[in-house]
Amino acid sequence: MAQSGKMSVNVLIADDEVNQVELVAFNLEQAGFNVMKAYDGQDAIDQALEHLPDIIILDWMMPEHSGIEVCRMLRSQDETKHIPIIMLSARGEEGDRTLGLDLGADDYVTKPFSPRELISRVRAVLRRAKPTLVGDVVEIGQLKLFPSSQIVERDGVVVNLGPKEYKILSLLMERPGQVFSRTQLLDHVWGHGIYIDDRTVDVHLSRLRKALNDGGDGNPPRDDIIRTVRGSGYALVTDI
Amino acid sequence: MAQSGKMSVNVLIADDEVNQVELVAFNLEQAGFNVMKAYDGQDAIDQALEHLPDIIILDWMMPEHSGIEVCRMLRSQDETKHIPIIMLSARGEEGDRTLGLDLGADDYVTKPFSPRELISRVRAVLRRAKPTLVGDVVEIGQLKLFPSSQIVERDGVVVNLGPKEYKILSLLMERPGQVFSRTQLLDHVWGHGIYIDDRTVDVHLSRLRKALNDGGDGNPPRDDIIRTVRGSGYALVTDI
DNA sequence: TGTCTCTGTAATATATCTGTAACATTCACC
DNA sequence: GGTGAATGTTACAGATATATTACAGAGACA
Repeated sequence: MAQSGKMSVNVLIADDEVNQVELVAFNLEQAGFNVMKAYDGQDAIDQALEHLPDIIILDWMMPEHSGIEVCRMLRSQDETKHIPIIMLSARGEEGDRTLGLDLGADDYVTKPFSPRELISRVRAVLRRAKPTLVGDVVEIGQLKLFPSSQIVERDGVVVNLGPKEYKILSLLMERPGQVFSRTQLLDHVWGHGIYIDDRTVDVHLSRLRKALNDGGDGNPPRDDIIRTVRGSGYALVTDI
Repeated sequence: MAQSGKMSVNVLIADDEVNQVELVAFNLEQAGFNVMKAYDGQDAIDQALEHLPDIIILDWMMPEHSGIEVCRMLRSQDETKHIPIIMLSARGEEGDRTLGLDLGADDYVTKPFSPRELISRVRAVLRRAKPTLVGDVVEIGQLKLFPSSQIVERDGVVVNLGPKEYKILSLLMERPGQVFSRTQLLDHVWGHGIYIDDRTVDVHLSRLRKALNDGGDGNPPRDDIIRTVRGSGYALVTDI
C-alpha cells in the first residue's frame, strides 16, 4: 500500500487524556502518519521499546511516570535514545519548558495548540532527526538518497538496491560515521523481535557494497563507502 | 566519563531591534557561544555566506528581506542549506508559525521569550543538526576519541586501532594520568576471569604506542603518549 | 500461473586480530 | 660498569571475525 509511495512514519502519542489523544491521532492520521497510542507513562515506555516508533509525542503530566521521566528513560537506552520527542504541556511554566528541552526533548509545544501547528512541528523535527524518512533528498558527498521515490544515486548514477539494502543505507545515512551493530540493524531494518541470523546482515552489507561500488554501467568503481568496524558493526564513512 | 568537545559554536543572530540583539547576544555569550550580529535581512545573508555560522537565529520581521525571505534564500544555497535556523516572531499569528516551520526553519520561538529558553532551544536544535559540535567526544590535547564512531584521531589524522587497542585507549583516556595496572587493564578490556598472561598487555601497549606515534601517512612521529610506570602499569600522559 | 526478483542459510574463502614465546633493551641498585 | 628484574619488540601460528558465493525457497507482479 505504501509501497510505491512514501514509507509510512510511525508516531507514538502518549497522553492520559483520551480525548486529547484521539484528537491528535485523528489529525496525524489525516496527514498520513501511522499512529500508536499510549495512555500512561509506563505504557509509553513499553510501546516505545516494543515498536521503536519514528517519533514520540509525550504529554508532560501522566500517571505512571511523567513525561519527563519517560524522556529520561528513553534517552538512556541505546535503542531509543535517538527517537525524537515532542513534549506537550499545559500553558506553561517556563522552568518546565527548558527542563524538557535540556533533557533531550526535540521540541516543546504548549497546550492549547492547533493540530496544524503540531503537525508542522512534527515535520520540522523529523526533517532533522529522520531525514531519510521525510526529506526531499539526503546528500552525503556524492551519495544521494531520495526518500519519496526510494532512489539512490552515486556520482549521478542511479544505484539499484533491494528493499533491505535501501533500508540499511537509509539508516546508515541518518547518522554518518556512527557504528551500527548487527543487532541494531536487524531491529531497525527487519523489525523488532525477529529471529534471523546476525550473519545475514553481512550478506546484505556485501550486496549493498557491491551495488554502491560498481558504479553501474561501466563506470569506474569507487572506494568503499561503508566501513567495517571489527567486533562492532558497520558505519558510513564521513568523507565520500 | 565523556567530556564534550570544547569547540566553540558560532551563532549568527539577526534582528533589527538593537536592544533585542544585544540581550540575546549577551546571554548566548554567557552560555559559551560565539556570537555574530546582523541588523537587517541583507546583512544576515551576507554574514551567513561569509562566515557560515553553525546556527542562525532569525527575526521574522526585518527591513531588507524579511526573515522568511532570508530563510528561503539560505535554504536555496548549497553552502548554507544545512545551517539550522531558529525563527523569532512577535506573539503569533499561527499562520506564520507553520509557514516558518514548513519553509525549513528548525524551530520557531515567539516573543517574548526568556533567554534561558532560547538557549535551551539552540542546544536542542544543535544536538540534532550538528551532533559533532555538542556530541560526545573525548578530547585530550591533540588526541580525540569518538565513541559513537569508534574513531581515534591524533593531530587530525585518523589512527587505525584493533578492538583491544581501542578499548585500552578508551580506558586510559577516561582518566588521563592515572596509572592502570596490567591486572586492571585485563579486567576492564578483556573481562573478568580470563586467564591470560599479564605480559600480553605489554604487547598490546606496544602496538597501541606504535599506532599512535607513527602518525599514519608520513606525518611526523610524536612523543610517546603513554607513560610506563615501572612496577605499576601504564598511564596516559596529561600533556599531549 | 509463470517469471522474476529478493531473501536467508550454509559453505567456503579471506582478512584481521591475538596470545605466546623468544629475544632485545632498559632500569634500579649495588 | 655489572647484574637481575622488568619492560619493549618481533615473529608467527592459531583463533576469530568478516566477505563472498551459490542456491533454494518465498514473495511480488503481470
